[in-house]
Amino acid sequence: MKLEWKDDLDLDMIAESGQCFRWQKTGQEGEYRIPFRRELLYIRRIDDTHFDLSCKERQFERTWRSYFDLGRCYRDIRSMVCEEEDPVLYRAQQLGAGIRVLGQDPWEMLITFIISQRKNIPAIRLAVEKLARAAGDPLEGRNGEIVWSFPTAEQIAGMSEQALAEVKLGYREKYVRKAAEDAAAGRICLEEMEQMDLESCGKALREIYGVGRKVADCVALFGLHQLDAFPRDVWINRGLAEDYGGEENFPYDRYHPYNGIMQQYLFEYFRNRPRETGSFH
DNA sequence: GCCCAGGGATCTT
DNA sequence: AAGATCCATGGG
Repeated sequence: MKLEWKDDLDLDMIAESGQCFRWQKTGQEGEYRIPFRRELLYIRRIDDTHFDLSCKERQFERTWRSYFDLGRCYRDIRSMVCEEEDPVLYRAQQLGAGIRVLGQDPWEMLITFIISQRKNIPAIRLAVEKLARAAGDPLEGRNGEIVWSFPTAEQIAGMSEQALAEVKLGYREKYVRKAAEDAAAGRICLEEMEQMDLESCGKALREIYGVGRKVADCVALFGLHQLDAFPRDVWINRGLAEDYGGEENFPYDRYHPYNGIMQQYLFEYFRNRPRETGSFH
């Protein structure tokens, strides 16, 4: 189907934004292949105001409209930032215009961000892909290509010790194993967390073994669509220290309830700007 | 609150 | 080739 869309939606920026790790470029101009639950979408921009999607209208309405958070105007949210008041974020949102916070699967986000600790983005991609191949189901894409679905809690819990060890998750393996067992047994219920406010679901998430403040905020933001969650990773902490004199000085109240969207602009900005190498003083 | 191990891939030198 | 770092956390 053809989608007319005039608000922010830059596929390359989203793919690089560190919220999704399984988008793949297909080789066709600007096109991405996106696995979500048991579906696959091929999407590319046609022109300034149009996109081509491999799904039918009905499937778009049922699944992909919310996946891309198309019920919200990101230009309006960006316009909350005042150039004089907050020049750093103002610049960040200018450069990051096109980013959206996706509505991804909570379980996939939980496991992905448990895996993400002390890894860089290419390494996270590799580990998630290995896990999907080891325990997911094959989905048939275009031209008969196979993409592996993200494994369910039951599928991960059912993996042999050897099979899980081959994914080479290191010390995170025990976290992933326990989360899968607890979710399969109903001791972790992400569906319940979808009904909670940020404080409650943040607390519930941090009770999961291997989930601290950072991972909880990522799952809340990217998996439970809590747009006020503000994950602090090394890039954000470094940037807030340099430009705001510390993370405590960021004007969170000013951007409530969209601090998580602002975090995405800052993450992109801090991560892509040139770094001091320390090789000369 | 502070400190450090834990594993492997990637980035830097 | 080797060392540092990586979207952190749990436990001491």
